[in-house]
Parts: sequence; structure tokens; C-alpha cells
Amino acid sequence: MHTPIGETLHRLLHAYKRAMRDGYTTAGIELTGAQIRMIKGIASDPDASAQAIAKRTRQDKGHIARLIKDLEGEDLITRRPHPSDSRYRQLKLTAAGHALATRIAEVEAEAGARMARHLPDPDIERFVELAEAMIANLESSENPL
Amino acid sequence: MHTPIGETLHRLLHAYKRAMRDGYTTAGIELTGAQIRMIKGIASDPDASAQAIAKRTRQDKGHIARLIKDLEGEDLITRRPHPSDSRYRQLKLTAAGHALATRIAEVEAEAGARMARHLPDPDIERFVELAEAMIANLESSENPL
DNA sequence: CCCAATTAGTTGACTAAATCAACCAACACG
DNA sequence: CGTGTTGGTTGATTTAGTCAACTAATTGGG
Repeated sequence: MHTPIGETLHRLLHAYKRAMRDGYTTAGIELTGAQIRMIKGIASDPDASAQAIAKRTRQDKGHIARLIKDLEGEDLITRRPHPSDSRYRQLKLTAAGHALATRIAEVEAEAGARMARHLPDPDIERFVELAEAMIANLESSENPL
Repeated sequence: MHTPIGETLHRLLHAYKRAMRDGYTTAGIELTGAQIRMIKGIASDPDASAQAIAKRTRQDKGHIARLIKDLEGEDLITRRPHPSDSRYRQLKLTAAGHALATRIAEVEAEAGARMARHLPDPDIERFVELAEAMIANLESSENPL
């Protein structure tokens, strides 16, 4: 029997999501997973636009726009016009957003540590490398033109 | 900066889901991902009950029940009372269900091969092992009692 | 300069996926 | 018995994600 890698992937992502959600609720963070990923995305690329994030994460731009709207409503991010190209909106974290991003990073680090428990560091690195290689494989064959 | 393993996981799962969906549509399979996973689950454990599947996949039993209802409506599975315990419903694939399971396995194998392209077999195996170990880590610390 | 094509963003409508909670029927077993 | 447990069903709701139509701003060619 060949490895049911899809099933494993699915279960892993769900176990991870559950662990993260637990961590978030015990840390008193009220956002959804997608919102949290947005915060992280903006935090790690401070001049990102909605489009840039949509492309980087391969997500629908409409989906992204809605997340941004919500987060702006929570005063976690601001949306300012780009100085030279007024189509763009520069996304920035507010002070509250930054504080939240820090706490998110802590929770995530803790969950990551729990997930990686008893597993040697090199294996974890290899795991991430393989995952990235797989993503590249899948995406390169998706649009073969 | 430690590896953003959660983000990688998320992107990998989505890339995989997209690849699978492409494969399914070109193969003329009309089911959703969750329904397909159900078919596979029943195929690999022919005497499974809804509860058994819910437990094995850690999914909500209500969710499972709905999927089963849909699949029964498509005449892909049957739901028969258990001979000695009439609470159970024995889930079986119909002939159409079996045929579909075979085609699903083909599509999945093809997508798996695409995903694993240029990656040595031992690495893939290691990848799955690590994923399983991570799932175990996450779930054991989820309910520490 | 003007028009066409492109790009960023917004919005509406929709589907899929998953969770929570309430509920019923059948069973186990003291 | 009857009390608690287990398997299953259903309703309501939330989160995620997709597709399509649309506006506004920019760019580049003639």
C-alpha cells in the first residue's frame, strides 16, 4: 500500500489548526485562523499590499479584501494610499496589531515546539524543505504553459 | 527566524487540494474533497461505521453523517443495519462506489507522483513519518489528562 | 493627448468545510 | 428495571474559499 499522503496531510493540518486555536483561546486572542495569518503576513512584509499578499499566499483577492476590512474594523491594521500609485493601499499594523503579532508569534512558537517534540531539528528543517519542494512541484505542473 | 511551518503547511495543503481538484475534474469526478475522503475511508476499512470514521479522522460526527447521507443519495455507498447491534450502520461501497474509489486512487497516485517529483523515495517516506509523529505530538498534548 | 489594456481593490453571491448543540434510538449492565 | 453510554441524525452557525462583475487608477501605444 502506498502512503496515503493526502490523508496524512489533512490530518496534520487539522491537528495543527486545533492546537493553534487552543493556544489562541488560552492566550485570549479572538481572531480566526485566516485573520491571524493575515496579521502575520503583514507583520513579515510591512509594505505589503492586498495584491501582494494574495499572490504570495495564492489566495483569492476577494477573500483577502474581506479579511483586511475586518482587521481594519478591529483597529489592528491601517490602510493608507500609496504615495505615488493611488491604486495601492499600504497595509500597516497598528500598535495593537504589533502587540498582537508578537503574542501570535509566541503562541505559534509554542505550538511548533510541541509539534516538533522529540523530533530532531534537522528532520524538521528537512520536513519544511520537502514541503516547499512539493508545493513548487504542484504549482509548476498546475499551469504548465 | 524559525521556520514558519504553519504557513508552509497551509500552502502545501492548498496546493495539494487544488491539484487534486484539477485531477478530479479532468477525470470527470464530481464529488467534493470531503466526500472523496469519505469514499476512500470506507474503501480502506470495509466494515467502518460513521463513528469509527469520525474517530479515526478526528472529524465531527455530524459532518460525517451529512457526507454519508449525500453519498448514499448518489448510490455510492449503502448503509445497512449491523446484524447484532442495530445502532450501527455498516457502510459499504456500491459497485459504482468501488469503481469510483479505483479512479480516485489513480488520480491520487498521479497527483502524489507529481508532488513527489524529483524527490527521493526515502525522503517522502520520512516526510510521512514525520507528519504522523507531529500529529501524535499535537494530539497527545491536546488532551493532557 | 487619448484610448485600450492592465492592475488594485471592492463587493455580491455562492459553495464547501467544519463546529456546536440538541435530540432520539438502541444497548450495557449494575 | 433504569441509568448512563454509544451511534446516529439534524439544525443552526461559523469559517473558508471561489467566481464573477464592477470601479478606479495607471500604463503604454499610436
